[in-house]
Amino acid sequence: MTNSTTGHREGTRGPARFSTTNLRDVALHARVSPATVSRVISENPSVRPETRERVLASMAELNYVVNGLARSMTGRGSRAIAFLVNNMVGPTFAEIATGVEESTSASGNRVTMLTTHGDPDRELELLIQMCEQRAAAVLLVGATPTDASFTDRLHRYSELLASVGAQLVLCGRPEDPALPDVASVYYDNYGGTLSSTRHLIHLGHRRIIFHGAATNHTTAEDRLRGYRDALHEAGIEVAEDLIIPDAFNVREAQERMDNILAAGTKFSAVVGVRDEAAVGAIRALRKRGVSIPDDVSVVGFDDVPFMEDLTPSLTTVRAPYRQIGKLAGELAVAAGSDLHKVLPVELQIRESSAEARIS
Amino acid sequence: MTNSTTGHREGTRGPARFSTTNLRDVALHARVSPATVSRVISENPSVRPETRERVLASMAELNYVVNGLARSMTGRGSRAIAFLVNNMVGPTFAEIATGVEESTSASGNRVTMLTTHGDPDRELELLIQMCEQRAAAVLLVGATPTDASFTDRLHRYSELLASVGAQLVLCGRPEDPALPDVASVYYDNYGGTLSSTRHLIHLGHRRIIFHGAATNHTTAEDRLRGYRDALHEAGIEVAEDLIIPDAFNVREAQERMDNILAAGTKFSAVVGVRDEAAVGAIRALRKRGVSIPDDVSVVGFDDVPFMEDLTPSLTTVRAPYRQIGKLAGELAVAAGSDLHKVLPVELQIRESSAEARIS
DNA sequence: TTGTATGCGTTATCAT
DNA sequence: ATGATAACGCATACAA
Repeated sequence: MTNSTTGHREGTRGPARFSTTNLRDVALHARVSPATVSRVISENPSVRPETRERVLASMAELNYVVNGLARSMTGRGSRAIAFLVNNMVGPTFAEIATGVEESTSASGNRVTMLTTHGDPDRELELLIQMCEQRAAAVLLVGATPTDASFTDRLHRYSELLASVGAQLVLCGRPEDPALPDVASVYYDNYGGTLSSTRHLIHLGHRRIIFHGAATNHTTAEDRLRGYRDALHEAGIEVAEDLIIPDAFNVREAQERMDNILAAGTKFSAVVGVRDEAAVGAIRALRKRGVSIPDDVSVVGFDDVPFMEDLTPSLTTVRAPYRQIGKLAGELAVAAGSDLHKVLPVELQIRESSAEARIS
Repeated sequence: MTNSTTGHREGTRGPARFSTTNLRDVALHARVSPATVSRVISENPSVRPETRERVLASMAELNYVVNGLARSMTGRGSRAIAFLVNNMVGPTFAEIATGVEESTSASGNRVTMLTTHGDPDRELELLIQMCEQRAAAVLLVGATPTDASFTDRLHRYSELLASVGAQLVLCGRPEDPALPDVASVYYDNYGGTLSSTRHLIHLGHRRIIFHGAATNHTTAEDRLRGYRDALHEAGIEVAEDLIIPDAFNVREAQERMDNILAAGTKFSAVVGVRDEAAVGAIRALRKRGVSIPDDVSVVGFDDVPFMEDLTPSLTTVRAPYRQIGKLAGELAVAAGSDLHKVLPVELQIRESSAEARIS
């Protein structure tokens, strides 16, 4: 525990040594050369058992712990996998993280969690930091802006990472056509709302609200597109006043829906861009005495925990977040031949969606 | 980008160099000494502006990125904070992680997420790995076993971490009397069920089920203790047949409650050890046509998202998970004078608990 | 089987 | 203001 400076420090130049015991200390204590200690650590068979025992004893006695950073410098160490996310909130995040950990921990990699809080400057800063740490890969997790400046940023990130041999993986974001070498794992957001909206149309609904539209994120854009196309193919005109923006979280969604009801807008169904949007809508509807699904049908997206415990249970789209993380992790540690994956989603039909009343 | 081996490699001994450009490459390119480049990087003022410009230009041209691992070897680099958790599931985990990130990222620390899956061997393995990485601190997050072997393990961990100068922080776990030097951030599990059970008693309930008892985790133990004491102080005898084990997740809790109902056990209220236990109970009760709260009152613990959106909304105990993480992070980067904190919880009274029927 | 020497990329010290 | 050099802790090629 105590670290008697072991006297092998002649000059005063260079950095001061750490207070931890190092390989040389062990070597001196076991009266062997540092190389032999190294061999014992790396389980090199060409060490006499007797010698190994003595070294192991010294290691134990001195509380020796290999310095992984020094080891990494020789290219031998384990590397980090950076998990860059806007915020660590929501169950989807935890699911993706679990998947990543699942596929990367086996190979001795560590997952470093970093939050950008939606700040591009911070994002770049963290990315550089992980380059400095010589991360094996950086995962950009979750929906990201679709503006041109993001592609520019991505281009810059890609170059930066390439210069230190790190893999860039987009996780929950589609392939960027301009950057085909950047790996990506996406899921079928478009198909999700396509099928949930089709489901509502099939039940006889015609005036369907899209709750939580946003034009600056891939996820929201694709989900809106699915909604639009479902209406189109059924020959229903898309009423722009039924496409409601700014309803991302529960509170916002509730407020927006309250305004819609106050304005007297007519509709018989709601497609929430996320479950949170659907729940917010339900809160507002219920407060006004609107019955679900008798008066209005509601569907969500994500199938976060407890959606089936609502009354009525929420019809929603389940995305394989765990699997997404797992695949992203696999691409991170060993990018294969196909760098781009898109996973299917599945409509979970429950009680919150029912046949439209004959109006 | 391409890395022409820069000729300064005379012997063939030692490790091969990385393919990344290093400080020496920059020095050669800018025709200065490595020391000068280092000075530019560390923004040492004693560099002629003209020289600095030349160096910066070379750095940009060669795509130079400092090697954080090498820097760490001199004691200058940022360190990691290990976040060891059983599983990255549940909203509580995300909240705690957010708090940790909040308080540690400012000082340039990175949070490394590691999952033990409840395996002690794996836990030790990961702990050693983080010692090797010279982590600044290791956070043991979430409820942990209360058996004696755990204290032994903790003792071992503590020694191991001390030998590399890392701080050990228990997060969501009480101080271990045998190890007062190990930092801890806990919250009032005991007080939570004490007040929720008192609340039920105050409403006239006498036969109250504790759903999800476990005797091997601090969290579960303390919550059960709060329940017991609330009954004691009200002069109500604790009926052991109302203390139901093995109802940790929703499915288990539902099955257990179903058995209880099938057996015809009489009770008018349920204290869930977690919200999941409460929700499982509600599912089973509802399937049998039992009305909540008219026939049976139900309370939970944690206040995970959407508990207020259930019908009826769930009475539960809110714990400040975010704050717990934040404090744990603070203890991790700079352990202050008081190493042990216990945060209060707050009862959220909603619709799932109501007056007992006169029986 | 073991020891010696050297290099990984950076920073700090001393000398100029 | 800049350069030469030694250290941080470990791993490996080569010699013995």
